[in-house]
Parts: sequence; structure tokens; C-alpha cells
Amino acid sequence: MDEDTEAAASPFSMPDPPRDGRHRVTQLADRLREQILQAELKPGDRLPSEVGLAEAHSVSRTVVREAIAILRSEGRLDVRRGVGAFVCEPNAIAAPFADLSLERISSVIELIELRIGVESQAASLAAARRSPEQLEAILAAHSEVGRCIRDGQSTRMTDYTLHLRIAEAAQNRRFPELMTLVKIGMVSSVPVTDRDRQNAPMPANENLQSEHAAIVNAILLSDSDKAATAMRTHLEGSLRRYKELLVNGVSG
Amino acid sequence: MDEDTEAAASPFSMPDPPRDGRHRVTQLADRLREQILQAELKPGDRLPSEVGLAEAHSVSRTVVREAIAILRSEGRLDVRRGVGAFVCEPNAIAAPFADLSLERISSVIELIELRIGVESQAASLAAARRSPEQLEAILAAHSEVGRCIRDGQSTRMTDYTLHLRIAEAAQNRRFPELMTLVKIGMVSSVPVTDRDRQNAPMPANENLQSEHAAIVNAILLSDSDKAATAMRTHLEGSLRRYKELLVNGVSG
DNA sequence: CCATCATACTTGTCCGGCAAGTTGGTCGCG
DNA sequence: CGCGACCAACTTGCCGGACAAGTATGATGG
Repeated sequence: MDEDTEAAASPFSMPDPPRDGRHRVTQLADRLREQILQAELKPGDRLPSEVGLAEAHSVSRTVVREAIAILRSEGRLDVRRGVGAFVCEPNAIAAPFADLSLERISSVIELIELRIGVESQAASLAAARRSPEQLEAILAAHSEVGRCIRDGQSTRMTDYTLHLRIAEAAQNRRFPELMTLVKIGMVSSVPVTDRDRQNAPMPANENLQSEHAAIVNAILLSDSDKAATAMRTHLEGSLRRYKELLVNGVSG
Repeated sequence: MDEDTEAAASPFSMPDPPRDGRHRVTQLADRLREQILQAELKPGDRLPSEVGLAEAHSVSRTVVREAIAILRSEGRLDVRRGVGAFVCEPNAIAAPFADLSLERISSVIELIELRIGVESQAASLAAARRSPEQLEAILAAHSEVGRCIRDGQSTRMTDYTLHLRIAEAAQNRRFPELMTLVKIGMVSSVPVTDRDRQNAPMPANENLQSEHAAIVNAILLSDSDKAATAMRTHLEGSLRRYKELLVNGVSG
């Protein structure tokens, strides 16, 4: 990735570099971001001055300024006029929901606690607002879950799809948006490639289909309160099972 | 260094404008972002050229470039060399909740519907789990809201802080994470530059303090159900006011 | 009608410069 | 000697011009 050894000192000989596929600004921003992420630049540290960075990376101050502007807009740098640019605390900018994982049961529990609030509300709204097409999609997804159960397959993906369909039926973009955000906390981020990378053991829920049926039925009947309650019951059941798993230990 | 002879059109008379409090780059980036969020610039539209934007906003091309670099890094603009900058499809933006806006009442309503589910759950958990320190922080934030009301200031920021403190007291990272995600949907991303640009009229809630008090009190008493109900009542009241605003028209 | 080319326009980068804010040291004065 | 005022250096914020390179469009010639 490093081939630009020559400097070409002539004044206007090479304003545009040998096309590396990306902009110098993006490159520099990525490099600086990497340095921050790798803790080469620790929070509180002051970056070299703009001219210093320009010389160090063999770019103009314009490029440095644009790169710094990007990192500043990301909340990674705090630039003070006349002083310099300082690395911000990472927790102030950490991407939300970036550390979702099925591996850590505590993470799954945290997520379910959030989903109880979100999805019971989504189910309530879905019962009141779902279009006929959305109702069909929900019923289809429900059937898919049943098929997976009968076939002995994992219900993780189909279960997520059903919950997503319900969120979509709430007629509010925020709900499906949030579902996509928490998706990797419900289905394995790793596509279960080959060896069964057993994630969190996912305590089998024998009542899964009946609990889902209660939710779907309430939405079918446009009963908002019942839909919310059924969703809450469903998720609280999952929450309880995962908590038991946490107490009893994963090995058992 | 006498250059203030006329300061009108001399070449280097006024590189730095009268301090507007914030950077021109940030201002311009916010204005362009707002235009995109408000659909003044629809997906697929081409922005004016950099020199055109520079003239239109009375800034240098340097400022325009830095602002565009920020929006590009946010995934809102697709810049093609020799062609121009185009507004991206909003769903193409990596970060969900990227199109939150106080300007569009429909966006505020959508957000509140989500918050009803999330924050009532957060209040419930907060009532059960809050530490003494977190309780103090909630009480302090509650007092701050009251101070803003008495001083006639906007309660937007302090209100957000109170809700954030409650989310933090839920002892579940997901809740404050989600709150930071929806922050710009609760407080204006553009700090109310100066005149006009009145944001969403934010229907004043005369019962704000008493509704907050009910929530805070329930958390104080560790009454989970009451906390959840109070939060739900509080947000449903806001939802109702915004819906009325939407029906009656913004102009009034 | 179509291929080709000239040209205008746009973005990417570089350069030098000035204004304004901050810091640290020096100097003068009590 | 102590201390405040002042000044010089450094840094960021912004400006304007210039050139290289990519793209699009219309003119031109076959």
C-alpha cells in the first residue's frame, strides 16, 4: 500500500497524485482515524499542527484541514483555535449498538430489555395500523418460523424476520430502522459458515410458536393492547430463560 | 497593519468575518444537511458547484469543500470528480436515525412513538435499579428544567438531559446509547443560529414540570409500574400536542 | 448519421497569505 | 525580587488564485 516514495519537489508538477483509487483527504482521514482507534493517539493527546501533518504525510494543508474537519464532525477530534486538535474520549462517540454480540449473554439480555419496550410498542401500533399486505407478510413469516421448527433448523433468522415484519407494520420507519440496528444481536453476525460456531446456546423455546401465534393473532384482530401484552410476554420469557442460562452457567 | 481603509472590496480586507460564534464550515454543513433533511434537496439532486455554493453563501471555496467533505463522510453526498455532488438516498446512509429533524413534525411524531416504548421501559428499570448517584443526577436535571422554565429559556436541552439521566439509571447501556442516537431529534442540530429559522414550534407544555415530577417521584419511590405509566403519559401528551399541531397546520 | 475532437465546467490538490486566538517568555516598573 | 503588561511565536480559520484531471456537451468533419 506504500509506493509513493518519490516526492516530486517541482512546484506544480503533481497536484494530483498517482491515482490510488481514493482521495488523499479520505486516505488521511482514515489513517488518522486508524491511529486513534489503535490508541496510537490516546484521548487527550494533541495532534501535530496542520503544517506538521501536511509535511509528515506529504500533502497540502488543505487536505489536512478537510481530513481534520471530517474527524471533528465525527466527534473524534476537538479542535481549538490557536491551540490545536485534541483526541476526544472514545466513549463520547462510540457507535451505538456497535458491540452487539450473541456470544455474550449479558449483551443478549441487555438487548432483550430494550426490545421489550420497543417491540411491545411496535406490536401495539402494528395491530392498529397494519395494511393487508403487511398482515400477510407477518403471517407468512410466522409460517416460516413454524417450518424451521418442524425441519429442525435454527429459527434465529426467521424469528428475526417475523419481528421485523411486525415492526414494519407499525407504519413508523423508526421501528424497522431500530430492528436492523439490533439485527446482529439477534442473528449471528458471522454467517454460521461451517463449523457450528455455537453462539449463545439460544435456549430453545418450546412455546415459541404459540407465543408468536398470540402476537400475530392479536395483530390480526387489531387488538393493540393484547398485541403489546403478548409481545411483552414473549420477550420477557426469552429474558427469563437467558437470565437462567447466565446463572446456571453456559456449560451446563 | 492598517487595512481597514474601506474594508469593502479590497482583496484581503476581511478574511475572517464577524464572529458568528461557530465555524463557517460547521454552519454551512449544518445548513446543507438541513436542506437535505427537509427535502429541499431531494435524493439524486445535484448540488450547485463549489464556486456556486461559495458565492451563494458568501464563503470561500475552502469552506465549501470542507463542508462537503463532512457530508460526504456522513454518506449524504456522493461527489464525482468533474461532475458534481449528488444527494444520496437516505436509506443508503449507514447510520439509522440519520434523517432525524425537528423541522418535520412527522419526524418528531415518529420519534416520540418510538420513545414511548423505549423510555417507559427505561423508566421502569430505572425505578428498580437506579443508584443513589443516578437518583441525584435525575433530581438535578429535573431542577434544571424548572430553572429553564422560570427563566423563560428553552427547555429542549435540559429536557433531553433529564430523559438521558433516566435512561442511564436503567443500568443498561442500550438505553442511553439509543438516547444519544435520537438526540438530534429532540434538540436542534442547528443551534438556532439567530433570527428566523424557527424550528418546529415545540408546543409549550404547561404541565411539563408536573409530568416530569410524576416520573421522577415514581423513580424515587422505586415504583416501576408507576414510573413506566408516568413516562408513557408524559410522552403521549407530547405526541398528542404534536399531532394537533400537524392537523391545525404549522402556520398558526 | 456517426465518430471525433475542442471546449467549458467541475472536482482534487497545492500554494501563499492574512486575521484571530492562545501560549509563553521577556521586559519594565514598583 | 515580584508581578503585571507587552510582545513574539505558534496555531487554527479563512481567503483567493492556480493548475491537473475527469466529465459532458456541442461543433466539426467524414
